[in-house]
Amino acid sequence: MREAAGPAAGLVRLSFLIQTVYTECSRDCGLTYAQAQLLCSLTFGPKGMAELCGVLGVERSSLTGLVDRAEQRDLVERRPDPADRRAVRVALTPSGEEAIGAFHRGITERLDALLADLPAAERKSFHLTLTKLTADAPPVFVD
Amino acid sequence: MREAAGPAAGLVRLSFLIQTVYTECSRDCGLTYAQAQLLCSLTFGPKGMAELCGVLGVERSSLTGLVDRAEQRDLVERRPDPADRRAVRVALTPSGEEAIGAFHRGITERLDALLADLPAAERKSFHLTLTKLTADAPPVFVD
DNA sequence: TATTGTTATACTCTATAACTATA
DNA sequence: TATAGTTATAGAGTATAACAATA
Repeated sequence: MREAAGPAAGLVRLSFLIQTVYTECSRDCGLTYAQAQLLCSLTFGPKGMAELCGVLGVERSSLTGLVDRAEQRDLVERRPDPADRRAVRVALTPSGEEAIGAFHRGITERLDALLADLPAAERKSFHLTLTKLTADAPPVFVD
Repeated sequence: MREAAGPAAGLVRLSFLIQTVYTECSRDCGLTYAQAQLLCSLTFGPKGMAELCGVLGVERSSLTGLVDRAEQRDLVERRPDPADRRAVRVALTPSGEEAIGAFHRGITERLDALLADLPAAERKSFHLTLTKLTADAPPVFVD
């Protein structure tokens, strides 16, 4: 227990801050947190269930339910995989693209605002470090 | 859609990275994510339910269940508030202190390791920016 | 045999609304 | 009346284990 928070505590607290913004932006767009993640992962094209499990870090059975509910809300659709009759391709519907577009714009705006108070040089070096640290992270969010 | 991720995307991806580490460390200590948050919030002493709601960002009814389950696992206990017969004080049990201590050590170690690859100067300035950005964040994690 | 995905089941977490008890 | 907390209910998210269909 020190006066100032250490680097690890800073990371955790920043993370909670981002999660809060993420959750709020999701709700503003009529999405749950998990749905926003799912839709983000599909921004660049359809993916198979197994691949999505890896990106999102959930079990297959969990993903089945997640995709079920997103499909009921017309956010995504399951398509057959022409190359493998066992597999399905999960794709954004037009509604889903619209929702995730609005979400992406909203959260980008709010997070940019969070950084706006920093001096330009500090913001730049912070961004540089962020890029290094997240080099290997799954592409759950890209712009 | 650019070649490199912008600052907002960097923040989101870092956040997912931290959340993953947080969740894994929780499980290693026999805690759920929400339980680890709850116990962290009690590190510096007992708190009332209403105060905890503010820190954790959940509704009272949600907190009732969260505390119920943590109490069943002997992680926390409800104590009467001598100053207000309506209120309860939620406090860590010895088990809870032990669990959150182990969690705290584990996650600090893993996050410090994440930063260990950075040059010392960069690590220091990154930490400085983190501190600025999280100045107003609720004290869900401190060291 | 291995992989893809689903089903069955159980538990955690969350919110809204209605409620009790005390201030 | 307002505040502290609980109960009832419903839905989302998650995991484990067992399963079906295809590779």
